[in-house]
Amino acid sequence: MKSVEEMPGHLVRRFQQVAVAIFHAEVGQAGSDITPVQYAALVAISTNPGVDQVTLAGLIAYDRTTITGVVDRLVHKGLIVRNASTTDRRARALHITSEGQQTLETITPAVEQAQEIMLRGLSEDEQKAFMYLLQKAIGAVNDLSRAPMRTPTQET
Amino acid sequence: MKSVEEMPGHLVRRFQQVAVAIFHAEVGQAGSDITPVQYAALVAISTNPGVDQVTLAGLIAYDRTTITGVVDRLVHKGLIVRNASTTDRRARALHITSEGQQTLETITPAVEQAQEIMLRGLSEDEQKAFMYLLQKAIGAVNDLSRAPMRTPTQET
DNA sequence: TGCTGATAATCAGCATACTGAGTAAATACG
DNA sequence: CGTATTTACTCAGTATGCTGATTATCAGCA
Repeated sequence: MKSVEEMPGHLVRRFQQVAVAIFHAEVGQAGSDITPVQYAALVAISTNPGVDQVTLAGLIAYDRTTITGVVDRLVHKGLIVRNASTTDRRARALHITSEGQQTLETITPAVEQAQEIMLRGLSEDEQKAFMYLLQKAIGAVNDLSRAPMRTPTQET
Repeated sequence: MKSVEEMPGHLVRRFQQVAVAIFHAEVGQAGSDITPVQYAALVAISTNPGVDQVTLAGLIAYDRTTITGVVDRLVHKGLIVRNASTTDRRARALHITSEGQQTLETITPAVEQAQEIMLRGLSEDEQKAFMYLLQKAIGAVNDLSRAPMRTPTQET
């Protein structure tokens, strides 16, 4: 039997664990308690004003049931607003608030700093190779989870 | 601002998400509802009979508070037993049961199959490179999380 | 138009992960 | 020996992520 240290699944879990810890440390130092998940959602809402929750979920590959809680917390923090859609009464249109935009600008340098720390063990070339391989590997299995990534251009 | 798709943190979260889904699909097909976390713990207990929970946590880089629940569920499923340590009354000695060993043997092929599926987008050489870079990157940041990996040989 | 199936959001329930606090027991040290 | 510190475990609380069910609404079609 192979050791778990040789299994990609275990290593990825481990790396993700460290990545989240680094994110919290850096963003916390910048004075915010935003989580990695909340940050990705905030960026996506900022870039796609008025997006509904299902589309938002597809943009950042979250499960639809997870989005509900994430959006709740962002609304509670005053960083976004959730209104009924004018065209579809089932859907909610999400918009970032000025406070949300402010938060985004404040913490983005810390977030990018965190990304560098995560990869500090790799050289420039190795970092590029790692990112390439990671994207390639994910691309080949994207449809195997309940929450696949869906870009707007990718009209089914 | 960089897109989240260019951030290693986001990509790793995404890959981990898919990896867990693949694990559940393969192991489920083999007739078990063991989770990735429970599998790693079961392997570690099988390899280190009588291990206590803190040491177990270090072996697979879990947080000490997470281990409590994982061990609870493995005990409840009858795959391991948790006894008071004979040498330290604070500690619990963990042992795998014959049923646990049986489960391990049954699902290990499915687990290894899952690892192959995760990397199906990469060539042989790319898979090797990816694993190397992943291990190297993790090694450089291991101590930045609350639950660092601690091998028995690594006497602080 | 009216019914059927699909869709958006939510909720209940379970399993990680973490922070921080508390209890019991072991160890260190004067 | 006795106290101070450390250690092993557990618990409360919060935030992902998932499965599966439910509700409200929309869209397609006879």
